[in-house]
Amino acid sequence: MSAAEPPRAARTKRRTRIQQENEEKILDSALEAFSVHGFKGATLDAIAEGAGMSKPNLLYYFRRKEDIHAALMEGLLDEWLEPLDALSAEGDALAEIRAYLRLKLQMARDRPRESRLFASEIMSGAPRIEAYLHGRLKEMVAQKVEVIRTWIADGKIRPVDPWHLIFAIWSTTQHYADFDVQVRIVMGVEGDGHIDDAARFLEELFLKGLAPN
Amino acid sequence: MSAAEPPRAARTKRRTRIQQENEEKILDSALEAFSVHGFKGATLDAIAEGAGMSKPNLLYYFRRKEDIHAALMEGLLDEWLEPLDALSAEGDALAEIRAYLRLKLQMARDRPRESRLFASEIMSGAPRIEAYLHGRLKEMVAQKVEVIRTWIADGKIRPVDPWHLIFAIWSTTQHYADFDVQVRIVMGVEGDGHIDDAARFLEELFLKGLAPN
DNA sequence: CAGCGAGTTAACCGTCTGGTCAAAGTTCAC
DNA sequence: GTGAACTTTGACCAGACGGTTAACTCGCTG
Repeated sequence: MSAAEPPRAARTKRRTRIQQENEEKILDSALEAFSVHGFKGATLDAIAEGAGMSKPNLLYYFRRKEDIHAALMEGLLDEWLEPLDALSAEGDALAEIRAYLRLKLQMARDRPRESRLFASEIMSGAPRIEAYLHGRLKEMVAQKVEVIRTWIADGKIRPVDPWHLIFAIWSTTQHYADFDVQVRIVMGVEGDGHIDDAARFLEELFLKGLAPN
Repeated sequence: MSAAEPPRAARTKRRTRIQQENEEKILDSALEAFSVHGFKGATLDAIAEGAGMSKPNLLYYFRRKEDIHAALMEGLLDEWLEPLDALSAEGDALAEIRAYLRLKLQMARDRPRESRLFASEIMSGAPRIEAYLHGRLKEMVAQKVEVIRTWIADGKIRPVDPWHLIFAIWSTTQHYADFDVQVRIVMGVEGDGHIDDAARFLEELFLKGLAPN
């Protein structure tokens, strides 16, 4: 008979060992491809080759290019927002911000491809994650804006625009993932040591910049 | 006879009115395409359509896809670095930084496509502008790092890592171009007004963050 | 160790893609 | 107003692209 219906169809539970392994290989290869060339620029052939399998075999696990991208995003988005979620109104404002900076910087160092995947999607107009941006992301940011407003009201930090504070943290930290090539070339560095310097700089900038008079 | 040799060949001088107009249309359309889909993801068909001409006609002005991208980059790179070039050791440190922030933010607002084109190129590993990064860019940044060191030595600003100060300015300002979609969705805004708020926030963050004790 | 479903593949399809070519149309200086 | 240079186009090409099909092989369970 013909091949069984593709695994991703109904069940969310991984059914076999092989399936789990292959989906992992595919997603890893796709992450590489999408993060470098974007959705349009990445090809199934390249993803299949990177995953060490034939294109029809890849398409046995994910019926369409879009499905691979969606699976990648699904696995990434919530995880990407986790550090922000940790920002708590109860904690010490400056300490919370310092912790957030550190977490985001760690992620930029350890998972630059994920950061670039996200950036690439946003830069192309976010056609595939619009709903997420309008939903969970917007919601959570709005919530954290309130947290920051509380801190301001309590005199814990200088009265600044909370939205732009969040953007500033995002941009400065993600820069070390998204613009890694440029940072390395301009600084002439190779390892990861410059990230620690970045952490020190950013902590000082934000803590001094936000500390109340 | 057959078509004359393509115009871009030897002469740099624009020869005809039509040529100038068409090259402009092509570069504008290509800027749109490349900045959204990246080099690989953008297609000549789409660029030609955006420029209002047939693909062979487009290829009469630029023989290869690469040439269009190169022309775009050539026109962009130096201009993109101009604001940094303006940073002068003679000026007042904090005022110079404020002016730089404003300029970069203006560029993010007025020319977001250029910013995304550059970002997209970097994120894909900068294969087409590596030489520039290793050359003029690295050189100029090194020079400005020295300027910042002078300011620090003179006690004009707090002793911070100059490299990361530059990156922080780049990232925070370019964020409003590259992540425009996300910023708008999250904030729920439509016009350009939020950029002024960003300017106020960033000026305060950097000026308070860098001011000596 | 048989058999069934999971996994894999060669061959293929229509479309898109970057690019070529020769011929036709247009512009402009003389 | 004419001719040479400039511009535009339709037809075309080879290879890449996303995706399908049918038949094959493998791996696991009874």
